[in-house]
Amino acid sequence: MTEPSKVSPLSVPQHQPAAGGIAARARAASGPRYLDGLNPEQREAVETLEGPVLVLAGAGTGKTRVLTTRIAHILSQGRARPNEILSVTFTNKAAREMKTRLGQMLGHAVEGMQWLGTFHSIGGRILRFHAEMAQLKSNFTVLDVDDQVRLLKQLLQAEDIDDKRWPARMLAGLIDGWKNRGLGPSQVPPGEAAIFANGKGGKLYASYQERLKILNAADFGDLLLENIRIFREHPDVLRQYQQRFKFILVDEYQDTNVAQYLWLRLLAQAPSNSSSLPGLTRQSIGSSQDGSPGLDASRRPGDDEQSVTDGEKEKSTPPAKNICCVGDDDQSIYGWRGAEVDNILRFEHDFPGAKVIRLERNYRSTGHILSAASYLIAHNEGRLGKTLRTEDVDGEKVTVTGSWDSEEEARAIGEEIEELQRKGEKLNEIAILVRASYQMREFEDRFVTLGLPYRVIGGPRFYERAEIRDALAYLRVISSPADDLAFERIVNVPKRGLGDATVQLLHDHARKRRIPLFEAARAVVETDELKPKARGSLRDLVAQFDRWRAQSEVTAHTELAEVVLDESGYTEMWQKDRSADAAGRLDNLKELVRSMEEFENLQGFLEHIALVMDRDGEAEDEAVSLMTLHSAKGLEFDNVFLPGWEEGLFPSQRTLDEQGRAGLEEERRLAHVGLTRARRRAKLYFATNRRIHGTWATTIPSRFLDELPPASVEITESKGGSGWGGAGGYGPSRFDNVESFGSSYTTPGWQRAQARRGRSNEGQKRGGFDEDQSPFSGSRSDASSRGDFGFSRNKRGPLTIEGELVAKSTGTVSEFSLDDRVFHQKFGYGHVVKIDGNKLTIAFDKAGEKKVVDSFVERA
DNA sequence: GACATCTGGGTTTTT
DNA sequence: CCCAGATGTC
Repeated sequence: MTEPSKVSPLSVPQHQPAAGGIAARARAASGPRYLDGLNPEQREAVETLEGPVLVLAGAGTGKTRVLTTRIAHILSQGRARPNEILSVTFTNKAAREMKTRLGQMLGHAVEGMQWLGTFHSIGGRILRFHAEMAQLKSNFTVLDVDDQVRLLKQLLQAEDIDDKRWPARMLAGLIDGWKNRGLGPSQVPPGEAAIFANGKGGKLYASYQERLKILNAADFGDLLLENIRIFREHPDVLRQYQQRFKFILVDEYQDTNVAQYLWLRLLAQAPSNSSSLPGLTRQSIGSSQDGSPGLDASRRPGDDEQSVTDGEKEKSTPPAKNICCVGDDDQSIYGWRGAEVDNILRFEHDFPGAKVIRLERNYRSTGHILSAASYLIAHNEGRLGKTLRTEDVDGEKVTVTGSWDSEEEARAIGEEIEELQRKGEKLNEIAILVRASYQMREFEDRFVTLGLPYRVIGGPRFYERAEIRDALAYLRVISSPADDLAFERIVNVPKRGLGDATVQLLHDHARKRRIPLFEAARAVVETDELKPKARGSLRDLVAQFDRWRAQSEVTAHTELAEVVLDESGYTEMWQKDRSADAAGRLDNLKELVRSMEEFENLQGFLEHIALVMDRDGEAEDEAVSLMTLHSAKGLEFDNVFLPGWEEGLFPSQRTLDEQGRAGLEEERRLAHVGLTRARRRAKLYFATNRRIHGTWATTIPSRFLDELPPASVEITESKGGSGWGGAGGYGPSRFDNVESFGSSYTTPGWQRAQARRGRSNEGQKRGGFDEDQSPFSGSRSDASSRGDFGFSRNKRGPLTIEGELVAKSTGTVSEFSLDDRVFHQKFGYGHVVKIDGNKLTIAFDKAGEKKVVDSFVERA
C-alpha cells in the first residue's frame, strides 16, 4: 500500500484564537469554580480545548492539577462525555491519583471514565475487544517477564541454541526493545535481528509470536503493538476509536516510546472517511514491505541525525485533533527502556499547529532548591528550555556532605533524620532517594538498629513476587486450562514428585497431539508411561483441578482462591517454611485474596491482574520513605536525602558506557528529578569509599556536585562524626588529589568520563560556568590528612536520641532474656546474646549478629 | 526425583 | 557479595 503522503496540513485548527481568548476572558469573571486559583498559564492549558496542545510542565508546577481540571472542564462544558475522553498515564498509581482528584473536583465518583488508565491497560482493553484480529481469544493471558523468559527458553532449546551463550533473558530484552519501537518480527532491521544467536534472532522473535498465539497470550509489548497493527489493518476499527475519543490527554509525555507514540498518533488523527488513509509514515508499521534499513534504527536518544525521517514524516502529517500532552523533557528518565525524549522535543513537528504552553511557576520548592535544580539541568543540551521560578523564600541552602564510606553515610543520614524528628518534622515528610536499589540495604540496616520506622517504596512489585505468581498460576489454570505456562509453573509447587522428567513427558504428549499440557496430563495418567508414584500424584492434581473448576461455577472467587491455596498444599508449604520472609509471603497471599474482592469474578480479576496489581495499602504509619530516584518521580517531600553522589554510581558508569552523552544527560535529569522532589530541604551526600561488587573502591564526588550553583549550596560536616570536616569547612571536590588513594585519575571526573566516552560520542561540551566557580574548588585539606579520620573520631550520636527511643518503646527493661528465641521480620530467627535496655544484640541464624530494638522482634 | 553444593555471572531504573 | 541456575549426590 502506498503512503498517501500528500495529505499535508489540512488546515488543522478549527479554533479561532481570538474568539477563544475573549470567551475565556468573559468567563473569567464568573468562571466555573474549578478554575479558581489557576495561574494564567495553567488556565490557558485547561481552556485550550481545540487542536494539539503541549504543556511543558516543570517539576512542581501543577501538572496533575492541570490535567484533572482540563477533564473537569471538558465535562462541565459538555464537550464530551466521560467515555469519550481518552486519558493515558504510565503508572497505575498516576491513573489512580487522577481518578481520585477528578472525583474530588467533580464531587462524585468518576464513573464512566473507562478510558482513563495506563497505556498498557487501555491497550489491553482495546485488544480484548478485537482479539480475534490478533489471532487471540478475548480472554487471553498477559504474560509477565518470567513467563516470557520461560517460553523463550523453550524456543531456544527447540532450536538447539546454547542458553548460556545466548540467554533467554537477553532475547526477551531484545524483543521488548523491538516492540517498544513498534517493530513486528518482519520489521526488525536485519542487522539487529542478526545479533542474537548468529542471525537467528529474527526467526526466534517470529516463532515466539507464534507461540504466544497458540498459548492465547500476549506480553506487555503486544498490548500496544497489536493495537497498532489492528488499527492499520482495519481502518474501520481505527475510525471507530477516532470517533469515540473526542479528547485525548497524555500524562508524562516525555516517557512515551515509539510504539506509544504511534498508537497515540493513530488515535489522534481526525477520523477520515476515505479509508485508504492510514496516515502514519514515521516508520511504516505493519506494512508488508519488509523493513528497509533506516526504518527506525535511527531513533535512539543521543543520535541526533535523523533528518531523513524528519522530512518524510512532516510531509504526511495528518491533521490531529484534540490531543493534549503534558510532560517535562527535564524529567525524562526512562530512555533505557525505550522512551524517546525526542517525542516531546518534536511535538510541534509531529502535531502541526500545536500550541505549546509552559508552566514555569513552581509551587513546591524553596528558592535555593529550585536554583540548584535549575542550574544543574542547564548543563543539558537537548532540552526545550524552561526556567522554573518560585515566589517562595530562599529557605535553607542545599547541603553537601562527604563521608568516609557508605556505612558512615547511612549513619550520618540516620542522625540527621533524628535531629529533624526532634525539631518536629514528620517522618512521612522525609525521604531518601537512591540511584540504585542496592544502596537501600545499608539504610535499612541502619534504621533497624536505630528503631527508626521506614518503608521501602517500589521494591519488587507485588505481583512479581513468587508466591503471588504461584497463586495466580493456580487460578489461571482453573480459568483457562490451556494456560500451559501457568500449569508448568505450579505442577510441582508445592513438591509433588513431578519433576523435569514428568514435565518433559507431558510436553511430548502435548506436542504430538497438539493439546494443552493439562489435557496431556489427563491422558498420560491413563497410561502407564509414568512411574506409579508420579502417576498417582498427577492424577490427584488433575482431579483437584477438575473439582476446583466445577466449584468455581458455584463458589465466590475469593472463597475459591482460599480453597485452592489450602487444598493444593500451597499455604502449608509456606507455613512449614522457616525462612525469614515466609510470614510475609503468607500475608501477601491474604492480601491477594482480599484484593480479589474488588472484582466481580475470577475472570475479571485475572484479566486485570497483571496490569493493575501493584502494591497498594501501604501502611499509613509515620515512616521515612526509602526508594530509588526513578520511583520518586511524581512524589514530593519536605526533606529529601540524596546519598551516593559519586562518579560511577551517579552518574552511573554503566549508563555512561552504554549511552554516552545521552546517558549522561539522562542521569542529570535524574538528579534534577531528585532535587525537585524536595520542598524545604535537600541534602546531598557522597562517600569516599564504597563497596562495589563486594570489593571496596575509592570513589570521587559526582560531577553533578560541581554543577550546582555555589550560592545555593552549603558544604557541611558529616554529622556522623568522622569523615571530612577538618580544614576550613571545605569538603572534598573533584579536584581532590585522588592519586593518594591509588587512583590513576588525575583529572576531574567529567574529564575522565569524557576520555572514556570518546568513542561513542562527540566530546563533552561544557556549558555554564567556569570551573573555578565550583563550590568545591579552592582550598581544602589535602588528601593525605584524610586518612586520619576514619571512624575513630566518631563520638557517636547524642544520647538523648537513644533516650527518646527508649522512652517510646516498651520501657527501659526489655521483656526479653538472654538466649530467648526470637523472630524478626527482616532477619528471621535468632537468639538473644546481649541486652542493653531495650536494645538487643541478636545472633540470627542466617543474618549474623545484629543490634536491634526489642520492639522489632517477637518471641519465636 | 529431591536436596546440597558449586559456580558463574550480574548487580539501575519498569508497564 | 549475593543470587540463580546448574551440576552432582543420595
